[in-house]
Amino acid sequence: MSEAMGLDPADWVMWREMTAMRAGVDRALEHRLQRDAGISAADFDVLRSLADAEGHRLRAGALAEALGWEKSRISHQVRRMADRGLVDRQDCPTDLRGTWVVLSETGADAFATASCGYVETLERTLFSRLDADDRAAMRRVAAAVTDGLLAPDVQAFPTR
Amino acid sequence: MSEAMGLDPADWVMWREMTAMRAGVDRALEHRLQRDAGISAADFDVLRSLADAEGHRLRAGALAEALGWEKSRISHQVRRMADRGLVDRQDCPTDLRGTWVVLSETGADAFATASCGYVETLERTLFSRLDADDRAAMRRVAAAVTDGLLAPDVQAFPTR
DNA sequence: CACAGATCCATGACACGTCAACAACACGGT
DNA sequence: ACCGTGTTGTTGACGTGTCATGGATCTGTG
Repeated sequence: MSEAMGLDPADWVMWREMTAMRAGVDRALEHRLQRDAGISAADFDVLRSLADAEGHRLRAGALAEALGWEKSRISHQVRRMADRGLVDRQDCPTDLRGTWVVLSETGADAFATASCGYVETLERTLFSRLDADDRAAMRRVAAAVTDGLLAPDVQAFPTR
Repeated sequence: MSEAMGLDPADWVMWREMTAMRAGVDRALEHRLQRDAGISAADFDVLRSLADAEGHRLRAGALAEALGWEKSRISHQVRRMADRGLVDRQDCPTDLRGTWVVLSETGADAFATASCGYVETLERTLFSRLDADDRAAMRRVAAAVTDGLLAPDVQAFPTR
């Protein structure tokens, strides 16, 4: 596989290293959040979005867009978080289809508790390992790739 | 959140961009594999490991180590793949606890079908966006971070 | 006003990953 | 041979993500 299919072996190694990096950092964050505040990374992302939002509340659709998630994922996630008291759900008065997702006091506490360890873990596993040049390069790479993702999956051939 | 907790805003942006990059590339790969060969990224990783292995077979533990997965994950994954005929399971004669995971003909076919689109998607979404400097920087970053991951979660303070 | 299509979200079924517990086996020393 | 310990892999429970589907509501057009 490495040398087959016209892919530069060095690129292949790079891809595996990228995968390992992301897996490691994600795992560290997950464990830390779980231990500090008993929440998952997905929980934390939702709490952060709500904490950043005006009035600590977002429409479900806006939340989905902010996180780049599917709407059904938001729905499941918010239901589970509401069951645990991390968020509240309120019907939207102006659009009866809509739902407001509101940060609860419990959720705000959990977020405050978790944030510190989250940043610390990120600092320890990621940033502390990178100098200014590394960071600049990393941002260049990430920006270039995400830009390209807007052009969707053309030229794909269905084999079955 | 962005400016709070002593994290450089630029670092924060970098982290979000990294997350978006990985999510986008992963998503593109998943969809492509599903469409081309009806398999998931996890399936593909297993098939690739087996295809690379001597005799197209690996012990479950070796597979777990090669992929950096938990043993139970391997067990579940292999069971599902065996149900679909992508791999075969054989008892190990020399160590009766052990299990050989063997690439089946169906699995080899699926891997061959999938590989091309996989590499092509990776090329399109990732490598085509990066010049030689970017790739070198990316490898430097990934290596530095994964190195740091070996030192486990010290200095963590339980907040609850 | 009536209706067709779009939008917003919820739900159920299914695949997946993690954790804790467990069973079977290997291997060392005595 | 025996016993304790570590290894190998499986299983079940649980939380999670995706997909397909459906119900409710809004909006624009005739």
